[in-house]
Amino acid sequence: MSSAKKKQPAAARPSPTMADLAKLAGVSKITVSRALADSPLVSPDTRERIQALARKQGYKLNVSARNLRLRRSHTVAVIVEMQPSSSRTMWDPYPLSLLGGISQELTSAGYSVLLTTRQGAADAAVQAADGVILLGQGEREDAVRLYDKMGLPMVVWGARGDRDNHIVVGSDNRQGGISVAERFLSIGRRHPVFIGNSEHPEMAQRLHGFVDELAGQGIKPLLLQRVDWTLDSGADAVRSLAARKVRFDAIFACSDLLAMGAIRALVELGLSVPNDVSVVGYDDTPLGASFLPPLSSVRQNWQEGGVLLARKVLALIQGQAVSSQMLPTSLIVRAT
Amino acid sequence: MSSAKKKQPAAARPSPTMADLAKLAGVSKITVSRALADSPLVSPDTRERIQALARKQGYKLNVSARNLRLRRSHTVAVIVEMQPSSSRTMWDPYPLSLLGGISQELTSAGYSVLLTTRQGAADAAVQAADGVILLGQGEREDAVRLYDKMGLPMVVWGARGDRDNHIVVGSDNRQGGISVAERFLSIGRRHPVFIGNSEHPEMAQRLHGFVDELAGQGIKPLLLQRVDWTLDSGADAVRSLAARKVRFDAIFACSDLLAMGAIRALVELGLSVPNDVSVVGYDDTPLGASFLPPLSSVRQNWQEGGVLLARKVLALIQGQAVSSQMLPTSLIVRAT
DNA sequence: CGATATCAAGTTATCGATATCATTTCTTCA
DNA sequence: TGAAGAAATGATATCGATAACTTGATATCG
Repeated sequence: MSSAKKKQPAAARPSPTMADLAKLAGVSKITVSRALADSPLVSPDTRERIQALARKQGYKLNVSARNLRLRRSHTVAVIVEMQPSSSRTMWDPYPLSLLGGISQELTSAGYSVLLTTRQGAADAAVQAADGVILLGQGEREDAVRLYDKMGLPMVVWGARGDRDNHIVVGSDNRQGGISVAERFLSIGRRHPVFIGNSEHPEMAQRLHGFVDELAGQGIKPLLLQRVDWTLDSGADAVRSLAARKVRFDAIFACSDLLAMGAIRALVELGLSVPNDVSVVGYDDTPLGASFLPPLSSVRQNWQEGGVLLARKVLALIQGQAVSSQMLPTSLIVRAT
Repeated sequence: MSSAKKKQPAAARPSPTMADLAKLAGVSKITVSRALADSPLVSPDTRERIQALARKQGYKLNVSARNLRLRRSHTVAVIVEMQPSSSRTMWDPYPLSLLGGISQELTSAGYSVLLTTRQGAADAAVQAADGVILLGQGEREDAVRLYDKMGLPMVVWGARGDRDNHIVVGSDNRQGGISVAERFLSIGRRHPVFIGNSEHPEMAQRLHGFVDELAGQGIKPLLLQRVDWTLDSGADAVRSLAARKVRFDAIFACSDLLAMGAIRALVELGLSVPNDVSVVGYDDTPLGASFLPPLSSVRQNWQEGGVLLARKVLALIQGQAVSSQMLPTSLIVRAT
């Protein structure tokens, strides 16, 4: 092997390897490895010398090589489920807040975040991860199972189904519903309405909490099914109430948009908020807060949820026992 | 769950390697490799046989090993710049739309997305990527340079600075400003106001387009500096105008929130929108669209922007020549 | 003073996949 | 019939980092 390498003089220097550093420093590869890992097995002397050399030479660790040797990737896959055609999910601010928390926690633990939005596509890449975080609408059990059988440590965001055998982190939707019911009762409302989609697991739990709490006072709320969570949908809901000449004095809407739409319709109908009708939304979005009148809403702390998701996967990866957890919500009372 | 791990029986079967498959099939490793890669170098016979075997055995490619051998990671790092303390960026819907487009395009090209939100932290991981996409507020030149000198193919989202020597994809902010000016001129407005932050590169370009177009008709708009892009900030801006008894008949606000705030203040002041004052926002958010009155706004197609970002990095990675590109915007005229 | 720790560093093997260069078998045509 | 060529498969080396074991030198102790 004479000059098989080095086709040209200084042709492209693609960053040195540990072997290169070793040659330069007159030591063996393993010593370089140890020095860069701050191992106590090398003298402080050489450690410092080699680290300086590495800096000067612009050494970059080859992650693939390390991952191969250590049989782990130091990577967590985050899968954002999306409805195929509608990009609705992507517009919601909350997955992004979750992502923020996740990313923050994982990177500070030395892990990287592998983002996947498409269902089956990146399978190979996902399998290379040490763990999985699944962010979805909580609607697709099949998706959960699909990733489940990859056998990786996995944590799911959403509502906790009773028979689920995987770890779930989510907002305590039931408690959210309860707190709204308590509020309505405390201000003497007797004819509450619920606007939302009871097919949706998270919303269903809000509904259950709401209904159960009210049942304690012998009150049974009216349920208005709404599939869309838009402003218009909320307005329509209220108009339909008026058309049916239903008596109501409080509205619990499952999203701030629904709530704002409801308020708009109420105003159109000449009703006063909150004098005639109390309205509470969900998510405590910045927009709801600066709506006129400022919207009361149930707040979930997504950033924190993301952090928690990340911590749980990391714990799972380290083989620790982990349990599902619901994050508390808080009712922010504003003008409505 | 009794034996959580099953250490005993078949001593953990962590998915077979190519060598395992080779032994089972009675061929050599390389033949397995070729068969799984659909190489024409193996007979259709054995190819089919080996692929079936792989499926049955649940074979999973070891990405690290392949990356090591091929000296590439098939990964693109997406860096979302965030202001340290404020999580404002993360609340904006637009980076997520970009992410959606990016993710979609990259995964369908067989690449994975490595998400990073923190500045220097994940350096090692980022360096392992084949390319970088930088999503920022466009405010931090230093950050760009930092990643620039990693020497990776890089594409930046934002406004194109003239002296920039890196590839930029962004919305054509200048054209956005021009289209608003044209609109105002066409409906006979003579005293326009601009609300936004001229320190911000993207907004500055909107301003320039706006100003230049108006200058053609000898009109010079009033500039209202606003650092925050909130609803309140927009309202304050209009109130300050009124306090100074300035004459104005049109407002170009650099975000929908600013615009909505402005409209609210106008209504408070007893002014009619759009009779007394025309208002145009920016971003065409769903909220602006269902605002009362529905907001006119400049729309940018972020999904597409993400796709374009992804395509450009991929092209760079493949060594092709690539140029910066601005995406057209469109003025959506609604009630205001 | 000989035996055993202690310390710093080196050797070798390995993670799993693939490029390069053989090797074997079978065609095909002069 | 034999040589050249194609087709299918294999042997080996390699990517870069690190674990497990070894070596040599110095220090410590009964």
